[in-house]
Amino acid sequence: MSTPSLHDEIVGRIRDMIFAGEFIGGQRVPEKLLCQQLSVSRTPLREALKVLAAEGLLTLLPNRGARVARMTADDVDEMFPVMGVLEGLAGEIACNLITDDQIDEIRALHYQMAAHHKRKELAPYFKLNQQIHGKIFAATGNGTLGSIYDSLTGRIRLARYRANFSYERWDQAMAEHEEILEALSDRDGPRLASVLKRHLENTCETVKEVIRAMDDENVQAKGAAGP
Amino acid sequence: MSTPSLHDEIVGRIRDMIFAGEFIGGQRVPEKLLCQQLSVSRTPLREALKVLAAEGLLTLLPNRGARVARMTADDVDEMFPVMGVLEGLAGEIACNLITDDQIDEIRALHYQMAAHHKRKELAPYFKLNQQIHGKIFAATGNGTLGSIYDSLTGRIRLARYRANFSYERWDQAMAEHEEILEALSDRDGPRLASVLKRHLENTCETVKEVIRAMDDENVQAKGAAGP
DNA sequence: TTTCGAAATTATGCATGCAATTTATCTTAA
DNA sequence: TTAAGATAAATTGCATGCATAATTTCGAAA
Repeated sequence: MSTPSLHDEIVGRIRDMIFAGEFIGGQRVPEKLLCQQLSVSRTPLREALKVLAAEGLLTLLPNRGARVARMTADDVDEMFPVMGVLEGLAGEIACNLITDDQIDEIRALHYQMAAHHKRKELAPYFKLNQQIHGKIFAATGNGTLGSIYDSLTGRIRLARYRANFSYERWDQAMAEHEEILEALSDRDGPRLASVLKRHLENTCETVKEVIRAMDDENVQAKGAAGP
Repeated sequence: MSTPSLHDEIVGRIRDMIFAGEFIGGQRVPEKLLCQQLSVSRTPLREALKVLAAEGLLTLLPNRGARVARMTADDVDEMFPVMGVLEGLAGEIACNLITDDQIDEIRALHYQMAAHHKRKELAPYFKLNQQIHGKIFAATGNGTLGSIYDSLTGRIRLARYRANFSYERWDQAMAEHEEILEALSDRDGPRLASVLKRHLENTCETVKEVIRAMDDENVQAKGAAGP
């Protein structure tokens, strides 16, 4: 059963490329180039682009190609309260349902992450961070909740990898993660929801700083080109 | 400015067809038929199908065509808490931001809806119901919140139009809407969140009943064909 | 040298065609 | 008559081609 269906695979590969920061900066992504890189024809590629646009990762301008979606600080401000209630919900459900084994798994990831934090290794830190949040959502057993959260996280991630990034915020985030693990171990739903929200606020502020930094760069690069 | 881009239009039209209950029952939807009905070629149509599948309205089986997504009672159970926190959030934000004019608009829709309820006119009732909830989300000024909610509502709506539907639940829903309007007029965020949640619970129960009824029908129709 | 405009190039949107898989039909045997 | 297999029809997936819109390049004038 199942031929893996080419366009689905393409969706995944392009998504990974976007997350890896391949074509950031809102620049145009020519179909032909992608076709060559992925060794596929334009038809399945274009289908994949449509899907990624529906996911909010790409912006499709009619007759003018695809660009990586441009996140603004306002977008983040919109996403923040939504992610807040989703994380709060996930935290509460997870505290009710999570097994000891699952907590142990998260604890293991947490200590790995702490090690990377200590060594200031940003990329693996982010990866583990994301895995931990993913495990919390997985523990809810609610796939709908998880996939909505993933979609929002994906859009946020567009900005995240561009560092320019204050170390004190990072330390704060790490401290919050300690508290997340505690609340989870104690299965203290309200406390988990509260610290997740605080943590998210920190994350969003960081992302907004990154966005502003990127915008400043762009303005500098382009000059003040009037209409 | 802008050619409206054919595939986008197709997405909209197919979405409307799905909501209108055109090809329900999980039956296969041949591309050729849709091409003829919409007078378009297969390429933009297939792009539209991919998008609708990403939205969760269609299920695409490789080499086996598209079907309207099949909602299960479990799916609704997953969606319920998510929609709950989203509505709660929307209610709180709306109470802080909504203008008197916006409340008046909702009040007008509400009375129209009440009239249709009295006359037991289901379809226009649903339409106004949906508009009211939409206005509440619009009042938040948070487009992200609104579109996530819309997407979930759209999936729920797949089941909704199949009536088989208890009148007492309907009366209850109408009573809840009275309270929604009151809480909104008083700008009482917590109360609004609470009644919205109760209302949603009612809605979801109704939907689940409909789903079960549909499943029973299908079982009857197909017979108990064991493997 | 700079700026405006037109031709040439390139990219996108859509239609069509072909191979592969699936579904329906027909044949044949129990 | 039913069941299983083989063949035919239809449908899906992908590649390619053509028309249209956008971008770049080139040239001319200020």
